[in-house]
Amino acid sequence: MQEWIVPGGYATMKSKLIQGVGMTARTRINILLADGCPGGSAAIAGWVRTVRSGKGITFLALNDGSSLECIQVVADTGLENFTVVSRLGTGSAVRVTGMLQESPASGQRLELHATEITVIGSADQDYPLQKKRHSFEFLREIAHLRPRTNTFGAVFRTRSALAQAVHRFFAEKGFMYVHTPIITANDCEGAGELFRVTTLPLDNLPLTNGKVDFNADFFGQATGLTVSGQLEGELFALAFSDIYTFGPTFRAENSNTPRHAAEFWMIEPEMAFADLMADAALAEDFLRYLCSFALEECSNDMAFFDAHIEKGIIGRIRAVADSSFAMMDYSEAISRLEKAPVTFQYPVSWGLDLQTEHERYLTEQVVGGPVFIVNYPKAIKAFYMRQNDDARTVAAMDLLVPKVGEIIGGSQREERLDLLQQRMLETGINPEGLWWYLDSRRWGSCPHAGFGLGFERLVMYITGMENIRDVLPFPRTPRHAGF
RNA sequence: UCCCCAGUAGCUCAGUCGGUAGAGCGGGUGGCUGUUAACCACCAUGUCCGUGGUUCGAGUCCGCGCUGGGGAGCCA
Repeated sequence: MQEWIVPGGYATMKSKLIQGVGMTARTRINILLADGCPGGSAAIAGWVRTVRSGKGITFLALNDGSSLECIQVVADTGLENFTVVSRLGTGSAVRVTGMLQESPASGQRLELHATEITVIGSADQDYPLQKKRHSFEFLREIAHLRPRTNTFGAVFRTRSALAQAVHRFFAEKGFMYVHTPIITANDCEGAGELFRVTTLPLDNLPLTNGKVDFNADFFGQATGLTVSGQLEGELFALAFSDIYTFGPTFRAENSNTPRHAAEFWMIEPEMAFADLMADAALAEDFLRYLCSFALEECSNDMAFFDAHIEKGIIGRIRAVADSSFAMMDYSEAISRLEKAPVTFQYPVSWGLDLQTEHERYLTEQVVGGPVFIVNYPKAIKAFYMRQNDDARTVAAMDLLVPKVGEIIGGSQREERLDLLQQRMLETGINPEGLWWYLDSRRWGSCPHAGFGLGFERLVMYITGMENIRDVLPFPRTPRHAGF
């Protein structure tokens, strides 16, 4: 008999069969299923997914979140508390010690014959998760319990793995991680409505000449939650060369769509001494890295997505990981769309922004893979994007991918002070509040570029989930801040 | 915010022409020596989203409201 109890913490999980001490000593089920051998003893703890009882024998499917797979626990009348165990409800938390054996039945390689089962937390018949398919809409109403389901287990394991892959990618490339502020006084970053942050009494606001006196507020000025870390990120790029941000972002827009949330996570790299082409190259490396990472590190969960969420997603992600991305000028994209043998719902003409239907046509029909669209008309892009020599376009890029359209948007930034000031005036941005941003163009300015990627949209793209509310642990959307 | 669709048992849904409420799953009880979303038998499910109206009679038709979903806009 093999004894697997060895000391070790969470960090060494992959290399130790059992972690923790005393009551916490147990093997994670994914490790046990992958590395366990018949004949060894093992201790596990987890939540019961199903109970199947026969006369004198009961099977428990136990899951601890470490993988999609459950381990089959076999309980028989040799157990002191067999009657209790055979009547366990779905959702109960139990700790099991026993002996690993080869399973005589098909469906699993190993099973754990219990010598002791401790009921740690019982679950009665009111437990909302049943042994059946539930709609995602229903599961959103029980967001506190849905991580215990197959789909959400797979989604949030993949989300965690991807978040770590983001950091790993940038660390490998020598990018510095910057924590840009969550609370900001920039009310004109140009990217949507911001949530107000205040300690003023809302039922008795201090007024001066009929207007709210923000001098009396906590920060002595009007503040809100960040809608982007880009502007501060640029300042750090102009000191550390290559940086990225990865943090929460807030938009108070009343958007009710499967792709928008009021609180989401955004990744924004910024590179000094870099132009638009370097920016696109980084974006390509980045997306391909993340796709490969998901396929390799989350293969079980990806297989689940392919089987149950979106057929063929593994092939699609593999194709992106292996492809070389195309690049097309905005002007060429427009002429391709104008010549397209299909009718679009929205008009196509130089100067108009591309709609999702246009983006998908370009990436799916014209290119047949990921494509950067570059050099957009300046009138439809943000003030900080660098003006091209033609005086009518800016060095902006959108990365379009099949099925979703735009997934990454970025640009080379306007590093020339006079042109930046001119664009601020043209677009109605008040330079006063951004004096520090302008200062960065005054001393040691240099060409620099960056992009933004909404993390949830990445997770949606890679998992095939179609609603952003189902890739956020506890989504915040209009009228929803529960849990 | 605009447009469209939906709301019936714990869940997923059916409910015909307006005539007084159903199925599957889940749950309970019992049975079954090895099950795989176990199986077999029996049992119990209900503010038909709310509100007002039409009608002899409304789950069903009409108005208003609430909630959810999808599409659009905004965008990541």
